[in-house]
Amino acid sequence: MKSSEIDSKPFGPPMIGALLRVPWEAVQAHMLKRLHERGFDDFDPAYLPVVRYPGPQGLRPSELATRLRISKQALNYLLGELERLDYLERRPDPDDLRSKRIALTPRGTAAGKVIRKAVAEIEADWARQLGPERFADLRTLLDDLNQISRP
Amino acid sequence: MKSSEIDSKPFGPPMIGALLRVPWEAVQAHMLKRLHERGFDDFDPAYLPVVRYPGPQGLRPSELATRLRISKQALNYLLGELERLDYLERRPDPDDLRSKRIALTPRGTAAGKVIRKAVAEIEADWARQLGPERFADLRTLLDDLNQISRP
DNA sequence: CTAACTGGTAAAGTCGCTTGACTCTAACTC
DNA sequence: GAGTTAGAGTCAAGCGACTTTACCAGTTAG
Repeated sequence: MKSSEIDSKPFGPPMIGALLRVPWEAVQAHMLKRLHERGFDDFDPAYLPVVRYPGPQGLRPSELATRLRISKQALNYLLGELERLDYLERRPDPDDLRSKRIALTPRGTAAGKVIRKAVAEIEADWARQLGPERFADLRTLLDDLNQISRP
Repeated sequence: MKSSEIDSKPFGPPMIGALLRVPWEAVQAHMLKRLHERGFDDFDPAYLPVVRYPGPQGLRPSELATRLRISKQALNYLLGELERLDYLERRPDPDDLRSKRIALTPRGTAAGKVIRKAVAEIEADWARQLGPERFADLRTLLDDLNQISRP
């Protein structure tokens, strides 16, 4: 479901949704590009939500499934893939024998670093092109917007 | 408990990607909510890209598929659903007997209006909560960001 | 005229997810 | 305690949304 150019303005200003989506997709694309360049070429776009802020470290699968708003079976499928590719492990929780805890492997931690670095690169680029103070404004505005539109 | 390493945060403060994504998802959620309230409860999230600005009116399926960056078969599947649900029709193109043209039905046009209204509502709400001039700043900044991160 | 190309579709297979049923464990009753 | 209820995780079947492959009808180029 990727589109990029369709929301231009045939009449009226571009809608706010498109203005948010395009840069967001640019961030994602850059993260994936860097991952693939740095030896994580088996990292599928579908895994990004699992690894995204604040990361799955220490969480139980059910908690993460709830946070991501997907079924626990769907998450379990993704976790199986990520475990198979050595990004993380599911370890038994010593405090609750029903539960497991997600633990990043060294490879998963390394991938996380690449992702954060990629984001930092994007932010630096935007800050350079907008100017540092306008970029700071943008972040503040987006922060407020996140408070407003909290689900 | 022995969860001292669990509490360690592998990720820093929210990254710009998340700040863009959350409000964008809020826009989409509001569009779908309004659609479902207004009698378009058979409207699936997957159809949104097809109907998005400036809409598919008059386009050939291949053109639209190219714009949406999906295969023409995938689009054709979506068009089949949308035609079945009376949102649009595929009419033969008189100028090219191989081709078809997408035409919105009255129901499809009505759904488009609901979507545009929903976006206007969200924008009004954000403008109210941020203040009109800060919202204008936000739009300007996002506009620039879209120029920068154009693929 | 033929050959290459383009637009659209159908058929079959794939993948990621959902639904539903199950097991195991924990916690809450009586 | 025993019995019940609830939660975590997993397996299996199935389905929806694709992709891949193949194809025909119509168009353009040589």
